[in-house]
Amino acid sequence: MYSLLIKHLSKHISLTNEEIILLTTAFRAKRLKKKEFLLHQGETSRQETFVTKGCLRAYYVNDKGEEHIAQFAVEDWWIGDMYSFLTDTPSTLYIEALEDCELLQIDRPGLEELYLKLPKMERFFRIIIQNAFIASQNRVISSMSKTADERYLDFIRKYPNIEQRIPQYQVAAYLGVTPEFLSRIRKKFARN
Amino acid sequence: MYSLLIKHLSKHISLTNEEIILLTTAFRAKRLKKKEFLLHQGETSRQETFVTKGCLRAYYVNDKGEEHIAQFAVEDWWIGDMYSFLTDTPSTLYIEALEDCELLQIDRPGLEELYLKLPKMERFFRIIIQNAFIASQNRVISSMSKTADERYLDFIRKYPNIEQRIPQYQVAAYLGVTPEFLSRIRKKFARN
DNA sequence: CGCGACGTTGATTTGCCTCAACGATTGTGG
DNA sequence: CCACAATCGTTGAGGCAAATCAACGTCGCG
Repeated sequence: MYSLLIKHLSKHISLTNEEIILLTTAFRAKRLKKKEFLLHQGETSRQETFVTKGCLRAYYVNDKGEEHIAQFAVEDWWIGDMYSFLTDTPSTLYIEALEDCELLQIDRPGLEELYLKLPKMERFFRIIIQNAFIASQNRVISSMSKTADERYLDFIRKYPNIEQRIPQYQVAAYLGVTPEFLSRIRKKFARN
Repeated sequence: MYSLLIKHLSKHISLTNEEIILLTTAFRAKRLKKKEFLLHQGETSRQETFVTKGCLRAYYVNDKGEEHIAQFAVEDWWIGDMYSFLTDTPSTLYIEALEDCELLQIDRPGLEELYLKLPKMERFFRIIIQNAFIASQNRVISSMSKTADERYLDFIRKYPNIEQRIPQYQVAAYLGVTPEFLSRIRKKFARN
């Protein structure tokens, strides 16, 4: 389980054997069955989570009861409510397993300790968050300036393998359209 | 000019006098007149920019010629195209001064040198980018799950002072609606 | 088998856009 | 300092993309 995390970290920073040992003690393994929750709206998020197996979604339920998906995560991705985690406030998100999952988690004290013992982890998380920020900004632009058709094509281009793993109405909730409308979009493209 | 930057940095990390001197040599001052550009679409962004005076916008022009505003920045904010800056690729954004501006800029070599000499800057930028990421994620959720009315109210609540400084059609471009439609929204709320 | 979850299809409605016209304000050159 | 243009906001009429509501088909599974 830890080898994927180490491989992931090594893409951005170099690690000695001692540092690898330090890391594996900082993260705790956790399993989650399909439909179980990692986090409920209203709870404070105590961990940041790295996915070694499976698939999850982070979603938001507004006051009309509509679900909107902030993020999917599969192997080699991070998931969590960073705002809740960092500010120690109740989360606005639910995080749910869409498949049986294997996860590695670190809590706030563990992370602060890691930053102290291994300052290069500051660099690592800066890079990870930079990438997340860039992706999020692209999504803002694309949700404003593109039609649902274009956003759907972007989605399957960007996550070619995810579409087979998750129900269509959740793709719709990610794209910000109704399931009915996504169905019509797919039908239109299927004719070509 | 530099005092605002130092004050800004000191909110997140502590600095000695020597470190302050190091910082002031790393950043270069720049002035920009209203309607001048900090960056054009297609150029590679060579600097990250801190605003000490004035107001700017970062916007994207899609293939239909529509402008969409990714970000406004006023005093005490950062602005730039982080993706272009970090990956050394042509920017998809324009950045334009909406008022006469005073700026402090750092380029890529300067930043890497700063990270080496002053590792706590890794921490600082991690925190800054974290906040930017959280704000961006909120915007994704809000652009999907809220009506234009609600997004407008969010905007004036979040940036109460900015609305007086920028033309209304640019607020519209930020919210993702037409100027005409924003005018109708405002009219509706003015009646109450 | 029968039930619930999921996807599809059709009819209707609505939020927002488009286009066009028209004041109000700002700015600028003669 | 005025005249004219440009910029910006407002209003109306009509149109379209996507939502809503309702019905129905299909599949997996207890």
